[in-house]
Amino acid sequence: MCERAHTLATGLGGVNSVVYSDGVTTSGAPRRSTVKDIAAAAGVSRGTVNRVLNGGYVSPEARAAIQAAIAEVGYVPNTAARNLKRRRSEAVGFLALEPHTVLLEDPNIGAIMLGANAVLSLAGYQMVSLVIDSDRDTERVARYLSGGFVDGAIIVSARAYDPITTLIGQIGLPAVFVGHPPDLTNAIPFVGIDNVGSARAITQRLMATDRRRIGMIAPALNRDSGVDRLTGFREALGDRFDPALVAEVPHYDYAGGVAGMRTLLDREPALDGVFAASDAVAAGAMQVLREAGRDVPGDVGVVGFDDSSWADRTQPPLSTVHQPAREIGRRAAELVHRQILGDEDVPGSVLLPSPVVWRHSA
Amino acid sequence: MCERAHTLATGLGGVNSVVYSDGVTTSGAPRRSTVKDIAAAAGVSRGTVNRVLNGGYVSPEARAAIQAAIAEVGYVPNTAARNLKRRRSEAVGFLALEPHTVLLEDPNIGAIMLGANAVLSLAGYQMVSLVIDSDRDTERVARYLSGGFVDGAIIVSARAYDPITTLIGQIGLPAVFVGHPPDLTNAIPFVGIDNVGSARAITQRLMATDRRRIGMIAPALNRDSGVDRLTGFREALGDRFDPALVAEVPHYDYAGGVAGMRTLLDREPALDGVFAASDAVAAGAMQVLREAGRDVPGDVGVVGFDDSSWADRTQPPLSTVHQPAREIGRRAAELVHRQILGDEDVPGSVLLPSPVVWRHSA
DNA sequence: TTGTAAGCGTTATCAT
DNA sequence: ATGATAACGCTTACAA
Repeated sequence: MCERAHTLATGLGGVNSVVYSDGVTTSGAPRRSTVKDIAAAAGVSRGTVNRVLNGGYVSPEARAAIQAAIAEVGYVPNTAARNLKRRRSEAVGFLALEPHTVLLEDPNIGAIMLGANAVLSLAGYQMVSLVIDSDRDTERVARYLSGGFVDGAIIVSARAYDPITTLIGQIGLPAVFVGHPPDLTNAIPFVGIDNVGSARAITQRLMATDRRRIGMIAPALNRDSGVDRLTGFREALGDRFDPALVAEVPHYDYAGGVAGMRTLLDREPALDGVFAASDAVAAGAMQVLREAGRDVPGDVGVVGFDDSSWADRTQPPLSTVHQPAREIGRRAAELVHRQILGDEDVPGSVLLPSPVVWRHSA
Repeated sequence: MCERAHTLATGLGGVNSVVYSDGVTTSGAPRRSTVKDIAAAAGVSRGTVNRVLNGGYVSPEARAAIQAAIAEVGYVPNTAARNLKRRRSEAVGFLALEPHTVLLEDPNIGAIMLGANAVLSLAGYQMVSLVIDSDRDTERVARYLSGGFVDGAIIVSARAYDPITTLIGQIGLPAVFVGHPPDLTNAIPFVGIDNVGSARAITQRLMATDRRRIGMIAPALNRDSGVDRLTGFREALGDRFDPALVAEVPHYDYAGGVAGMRTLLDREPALDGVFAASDAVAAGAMQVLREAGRDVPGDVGVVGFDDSSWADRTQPPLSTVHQPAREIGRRAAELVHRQILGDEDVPGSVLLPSPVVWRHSA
C-alpha cells in the first residue's frame, strides 16, 4: 500500500481534478506522561523530579533513575501548566501589519524577522509570527497576545489607532514598534531609520544629476514612513516642489509603482527623475518606463528606498537608500527582551543609519 | 518631552551612529483580573461567570452584571489555564524548513501561509509561524510543538530524516506536509502537486519549440520536489537527455539561477533551451543570459516553475508551471483541522492541478 | 438557574 | 537531599 499517489496525476489536466490517495488513520495520541509519572517510575517524589528538570540539589542515584525514566517514556513538559505557574511563556510575538502584497513581496520584512529571531533564539525565546489578514484575525490575535501566549511583541508597520496597537498599550505587554512609530507617543519604544533625512538625501543626490522635472511615487501616506519620505522629498526640492508631480498610491508594492508611474507620465511627459518610495515600487515604475520606451537612467533617473533584493535585480540596478533590516530586527528583539527582563530604562527609540547607495538607475 | 528623535539623524552619516531618545519606563503590568474577580465584582459564583463566557443557562440580570464587570476591568481569559484544562490550544504551527534566501524571496511560501491562515482563522484557530534558522531553533521549536502550544502543524518543505519531521511523527501531533513529502511514508498526509508530470510537460512544450540543446538548472536535489522535477525533465528528453546539461545548484533561489546558468553556458555555449526548476532560479538565469548577450527567447528559450510573482516581472515574462500556492495552503489547513477534530480518515495525500502557463520567455 | 469543589500538570514553599 | 502540599486560573461535573 501507500503507492506514491502523485505518479497518477499529469499536472497538465487543466480541470479541477484532485487526487486523493488512500486514507490515513489518525492514531489517537497516547496520553503524555507527566512529572508524576516520572516520579512514580523513578520511585521518587515530584519535587525531586522537578529539581533535576529545573536545577537543584539531587543525589546522583536519584538523578540517574529520573533521567532514565525521562528518556524511557520521552517525557516533555506541559507548557500550559508551566506557563500557568511561572506566569510567562518564553515566547515573543512578531506581527507585520501590512497588506498581502507587501507581505509577500517585501524582502525587508523577512529580513527583520530573521534578525529578530536570531537574538530571541539566543536568549531562549521562541518567536512566533502571527499574520493579520482580516478583522477576524485582528480580534483573535488580540486575544492571543493578551492571553499569555507571549511575553512580548514586535510590531512591524504599526499605524496609530490600529486596534492591535492600542490594545498592546492597554494591557501593558512589553513591545516595540519597528519602522513606523504610531503618531501617538505612548510608552512603547520603536526602532527604525530617519525616513525624512534619507528621503531628503537621496532626492538631493538625484537633483545633483541635473534633473529638471522630478516626481515622486508616494505610497502608504497613512503611515509615518510614507509621509516622512514625502516630507523629505519636499524639503529637498524646496521651491521647485510641484504637488502635481507626486502620485499617491496605496501600498509599497510593485503594482503601486506601475500605477504611480503611469500617473506621473500622464501628468508630465517631460519628467526626467523619479523618487519611488520603495524598491518594489521603483521596480514597477521602471517596468512602465521601459514599456513607454524611456531609457533609465538616460531619459529618466529613478531612485528607490530600502535596498532590498529588488534593488540588485532591476535593470539597471537601483540607486536607493540602504535600510539595515536585519539589524533593525535585532535591535527590536533586544528592546523587547530588556523590557521583559524588567529593565527600567530602555531607550524610547533607536535610529539606525540608512546611507544612500548609488548604483546605475540614476 | 518626547520630541521626535529622528529629526536628529541625517540618515547619511555612514558611521555607526545610533541615536537613543529619552528612556521609556516599563510600567510593571498590573495584575490581570481573573474569573474569580469578575465573580466577586458581579456578586455571583465563578461557575456563573464561566457560563456567560462559554455558553450556558444564566439569568438576564446575572448576565448583565457579569458583562458589566467584564467590560469594567477589561477581563481577558488566561489561556495558559484554559489550555491546561481543555487540553488544547486552538493554535496550529506553520513551519517552513527552507534556507534564508528561499524564505525571503519565494513568494509561494507567503501565499501558502496566507491560504492556510484563511481557513484556520475561519475555524477559530490561531496560526503561528515559527522560523527555523539554526540548530538551536530546531530544538526549541521541537519543544514548542510537543509542549502543547499547538494542536497541529503544517510543515512546508520537509525533508526525510529531518529532526522536526521525525519528532512530529513520534509525538503523534496532527500534521500535514506541504509540497515535498518525506521519503519515508508515515502516517502524515501531504498536499502538493505532481512535480514529475509538470516538469515533463513543460519540458515537452519547450522541446516543441524546436530547441536542439536543452539544459536544466536543478536546485534542491535533497528534496523530493527537486529530484521529481529532474526526473520529469529526464523523462521528457528521453534519448536526448545529456547529464552534462544539468547544473545542480543548492537552493531554489536567484543566486542558484545565476550560478547554474553560468555553468551551463560554460559547458555548452550552443545551448538554446533551459528549464529552471523555479521562477526565482529562472530570473537569475535570464540575468546571466542578458549579460552574456543572449536574447530570450530568440537565442535561448527559458522556462521556470511556480508561477510566482517573479514570472510576471522577468523580461520577457516567464513561461512556467502554475503552482496553486494559496489553494495548497488552504487544503493543508483543512487537513490538519480535520485531524485535530478527530476525523478518522483524512486522505493520505491531496494533489492539486498544476497546469503549464505559456508566456514569452520560450 | 446557580453554587461548590475537584482537578488539569507544573512549580515553589515548606518541613523533614 | 527529599517529600508533602499549596497554589496558578480555568473548566466541568454534580449538587442545590
